[in-house]
Amino acid sequence: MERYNFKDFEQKWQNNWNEKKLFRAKLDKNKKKFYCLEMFPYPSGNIHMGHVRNYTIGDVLSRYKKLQGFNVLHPMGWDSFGLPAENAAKQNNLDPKIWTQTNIERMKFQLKKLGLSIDWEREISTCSPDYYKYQQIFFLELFDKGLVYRKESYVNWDPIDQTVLANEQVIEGKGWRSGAIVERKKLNQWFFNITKFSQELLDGLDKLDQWPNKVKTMQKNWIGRSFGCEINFKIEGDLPVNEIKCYTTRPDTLFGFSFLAVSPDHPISTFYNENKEFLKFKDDCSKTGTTEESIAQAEKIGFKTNLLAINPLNNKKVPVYFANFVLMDYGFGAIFGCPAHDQRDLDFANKYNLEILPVVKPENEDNTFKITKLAYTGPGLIFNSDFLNDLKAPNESISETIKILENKNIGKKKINFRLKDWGISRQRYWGCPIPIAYNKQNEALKIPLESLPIKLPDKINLNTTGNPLEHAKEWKNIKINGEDCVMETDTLDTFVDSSWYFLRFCSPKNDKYGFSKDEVDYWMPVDQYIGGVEHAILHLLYSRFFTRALENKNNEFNITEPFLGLFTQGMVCHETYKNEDGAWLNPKEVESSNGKDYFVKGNPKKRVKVGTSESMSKSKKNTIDPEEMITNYGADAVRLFILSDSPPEKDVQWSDQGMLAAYKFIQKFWLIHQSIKNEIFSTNENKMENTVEMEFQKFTNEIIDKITKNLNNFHYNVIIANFHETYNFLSKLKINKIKKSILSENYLKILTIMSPVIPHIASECINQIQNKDETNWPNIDKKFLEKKKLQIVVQLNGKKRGLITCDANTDEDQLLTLIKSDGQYKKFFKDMKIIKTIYVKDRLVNLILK
RNA sequence: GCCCUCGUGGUGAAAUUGGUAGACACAAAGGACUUAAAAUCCUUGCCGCUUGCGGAGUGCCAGUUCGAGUCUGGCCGAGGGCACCA
Repeated sequence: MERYNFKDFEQKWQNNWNEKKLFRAKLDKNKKKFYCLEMFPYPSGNIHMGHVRNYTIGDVLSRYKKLQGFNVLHPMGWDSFGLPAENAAKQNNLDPKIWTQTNIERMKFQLKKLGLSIDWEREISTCSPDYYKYQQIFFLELFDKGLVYRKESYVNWDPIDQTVLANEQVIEGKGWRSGAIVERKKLNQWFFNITKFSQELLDGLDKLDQWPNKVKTMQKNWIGRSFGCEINFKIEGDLPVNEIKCYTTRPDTLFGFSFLAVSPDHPISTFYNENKEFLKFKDDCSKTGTTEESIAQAEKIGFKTNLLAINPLNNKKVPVYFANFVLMDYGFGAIFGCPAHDQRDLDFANKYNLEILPVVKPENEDNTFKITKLAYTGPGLIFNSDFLNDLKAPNESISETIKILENKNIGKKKINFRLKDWGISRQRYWGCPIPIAYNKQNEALKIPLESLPIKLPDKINLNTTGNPLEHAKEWKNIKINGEDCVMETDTLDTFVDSSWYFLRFCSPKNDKYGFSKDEVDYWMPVDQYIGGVEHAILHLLYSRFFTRALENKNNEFNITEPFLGLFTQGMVCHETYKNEDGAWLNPKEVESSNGKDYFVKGNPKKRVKVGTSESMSKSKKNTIDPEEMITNYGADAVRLFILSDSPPEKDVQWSDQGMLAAYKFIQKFWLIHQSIKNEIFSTNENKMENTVEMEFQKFTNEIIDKITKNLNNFHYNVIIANFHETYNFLSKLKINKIKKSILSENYLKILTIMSPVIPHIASECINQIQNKDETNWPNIDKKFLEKKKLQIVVQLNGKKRGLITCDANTDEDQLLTLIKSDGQYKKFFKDMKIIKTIYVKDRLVNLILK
């Protein structure tokens, strides 16, 4: 028998789908649509196993929905702006455009080999002016809506390279390339006013019932809504400062107020610009470590002013400090210190010998309750607080105190968000130019629509200090309404590019606007979005914001949530290997004879240390090249393996044995297909056996039922198990005892339900049996799901004692008689009485004996 | 520190509503076929009594229930997110 030649067949079917334009999506209002989208890749050079997993999951879903009769939109594009292209171009003296284009072609070739059901006619690339033109239009729309603004903000500045660094380019406080200590520098930058939508973005989460809870809580925490109160404290002292505003979530602890602390960047710090001691203090503040954790655990330090803050409730005067732990960009950059009930305030008070007055006591404590090292943040009763005494903290006391403060005009209720506005300026060449120019008065002017797109200049020298666009003199000079202006040289954060690409896929060729109303109305929202959990916060939140920002004040567009369903897949992992010198080794460079001891390939004396299994990464060299796997085993086998073993939301472990097993499955299946095909087309007449026919039809309908359910729930690993069950069943089936029409009809159903996962071999097998192209997802014939004979569990006192075979719908009494007459239970009934019977229909009987 | 998720054989895992724990696969061991190897097929979770049967068993401790991997409370462990957010 001939082996399955996957190379020929996979090529044959990919050509066939391509020629028939099978995956071209066309707007058809009479058909129900399904928009399946996977996160588009960054064109880094080659696809990796993470892409294979992501796009296989999406492809299985798309093909399944298509078979179910949906009008499926399944597009692909390229997130092609960004730093790696600029760096690679710098290193190799290339044009980023050429580098990117070469990578795209290479990766497109690789993706096509996987046999994905993608409508390639809708391909988009964010670095193309055909794409970013509309992004510039959107930017100006948002500008008009007041959702874009400019303000001074800090950046990471590399003093040697004279360039702005992204956070991930700062390694242990130093520039990744120069190694220089990174400075904070203030620059004028553009922002999207995402905080305007804080509440909406939070509320919207509740409606996203097809999103993982994990992602929703992450977004919730990121938005970080808190309920509290702003309080205006009167100030006395040697400066022209009359009051300082603070934000607090615990106004009920106001009687425990013992200091007021402001951020070193607080506006009142301008009075200390000449004060050497203050400047030294500010310097000390910035010296604490760079990791988030070390910042959080840094020692609390303060700088005492000569100001006094007055407690509005009892007119007590307390000192005012600058403190390193107060953040300028949350609340008002000033806090009221209540050491007894806040750990940070307590640490600070202990260090500077400030009063610690407890005002909340746990229910079981009396008025002698004291605080020393550990702040009390739990519930209890208010005390030491005059007219607030005996209120229940926190629920009753907070709302009651806010009422009193509001009545006295001292403070008012306020809701705060942790979310900050989105800084979108990047001082880089390889990004979307911001369509703004500045006149002589340095006013920001919009570039007129007819001048869009503002294209990136070609053939630019990248080996400059700072942003290469700064040096593009010709490009920078522009006339707006006859006025000489200078272009904005910042480009947009690449997260902006990916915040609306799902809209562009609906109308990729529209040259009037970013999308057309008709098409967006039909295709949006995305029914299923699939991608890595690493985008759980930023990309998804930005996309949700951008969609809302477009919807804002726009009657033509009324979508607020772009992604109806979200699925976050796990990573692809592999063991890591190191040689004796501690250098990483690729799996290809490693060998083992027994699966325990590893050594360098071809050199059994050089031992290899096996490390933990980690997400595949170039730096650890634990990568497997998808293209090579497709060449060796075929796309179907790779698709089969990447879905097997682990549920798609969890990390999956790459294993060579697993890959091989998937390959063997394809080969085994081909053999059994040959015998079934031969039987179907044979002319010899055999004796039919009704029971075999029944058994086959029962199995077919059961497996359709199982696979359909598993597809709907993303239990793709179980589907692979179902395939093995199917193979095991077919290999034992007496196919020559089945009527040919029943055999081919049911076998075709089986091939159809397998086709989303292994489309090439399934198409070939289907094609060998029937000669038409259209196949639909098979319906289940319910009569084959009904069981005639049942095995019912017999439990005695809740413990399984055996199984009993009976007809369906046997009633309790009949069952009891059957059990009593069965010899194997006799010993249990000895000297016992049945005092209770629990009967779960068609499933189990539990007899309680005494 | 706060928030979230998850703990099932040697391994990856499966198990509608609480109702036969371990489907399916990988690995290992034993066996069949073979002159031999490869390939293929069969058997095997643990403990006890050599069969048949009995017992324990889903991180640990308790609870609810006729019945708990599944529900509740507490503890332990692993992973992830946020991080001085007042």
